[in-house]
Amino acid sequence: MVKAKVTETVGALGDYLKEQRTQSRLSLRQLAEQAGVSNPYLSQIERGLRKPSAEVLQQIAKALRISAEQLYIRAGILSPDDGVGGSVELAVLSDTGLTERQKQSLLDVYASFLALNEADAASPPVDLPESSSQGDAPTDPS
Amino acid sequence: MVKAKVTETVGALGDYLKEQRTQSRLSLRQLAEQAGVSNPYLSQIERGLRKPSAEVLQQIAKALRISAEQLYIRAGILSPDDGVGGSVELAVLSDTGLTERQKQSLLDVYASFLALNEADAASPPVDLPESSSQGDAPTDPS
DNA sequence: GCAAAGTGCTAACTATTGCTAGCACACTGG
DNA sequence: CCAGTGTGCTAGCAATAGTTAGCACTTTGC
Repeated sequence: MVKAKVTETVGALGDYLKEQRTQSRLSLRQLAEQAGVSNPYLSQIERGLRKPSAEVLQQIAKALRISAEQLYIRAGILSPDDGVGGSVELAVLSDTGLTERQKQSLLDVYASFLALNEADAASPPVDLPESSSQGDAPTDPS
Repeated sequence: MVKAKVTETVGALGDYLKEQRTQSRLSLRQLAEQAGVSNPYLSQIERGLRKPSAEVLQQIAKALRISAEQLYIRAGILSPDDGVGGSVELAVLSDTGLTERQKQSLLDVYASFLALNEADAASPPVDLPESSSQGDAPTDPS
């Protein structure tokens, strides 16, 4: 019995969700409870029969201690590079564990890295061990 | 259920959305087009009459060049600190504009900042973001 | 052996999303 | 003055998200 494959995206999302849930040793009902949805519904989401709303997805992600953004990416709804340009910026700025000054210097380093890579794009890099720029397939190293 | 609170949060989301849209000099129809939804629907979302699905919200966020996570936070649906602990980590790791080595060093700096603040939490805080700024050079990631 | 409680799933229903068609208003230029 | 186009909004409908009730199966323990 192959899955119905309603849409690719939701199927992938369901798979990833189930993977995360079982990895967290949570039963369907437990996660459903934590996420504030009914168990049948969560079941249907995992099997790709339903697409959760924004709020539900957020609740699930929270219960699983993962980022909703990451959930999107892993589910193939959002491609990693196509994501928001300032994703790192936003994450840093909204981090409550950093002082404003620390945020600033962290973003400075980040920006310098990006500028560096931009320059490398013009002239080929000489000592970089990995060429993980745009262009190669997203072989997920996680 | 959680329904009671929803009505407020959706309103906040709509406000924030509209704020971002007007700031981007986009008309309702333009944004709707880019997000792949109908204009009346986007209108209703902005006025808090409808709650967008995960996919729609993602599309809107993408069109506005903002993070969906950030959208949640700013809309008050997700509190900043209550978010995933590794939000910065995830953002950095999924950034395709950085090499693996750069990601690592960036996260090293980040971790050291967090450790530093952790230590400050125990002993009296000497690092006030605004007042005690002159003289010290705490940010030296060379 | 079998109640009790756990697992996930099906079915039927209600509530909500997200659509198309079309209205009212403001601004342009012919 | 009024066709043409822009803005956002309302009405009504089709699709589906999310619900409660309940089934079949497995494990626990009395």
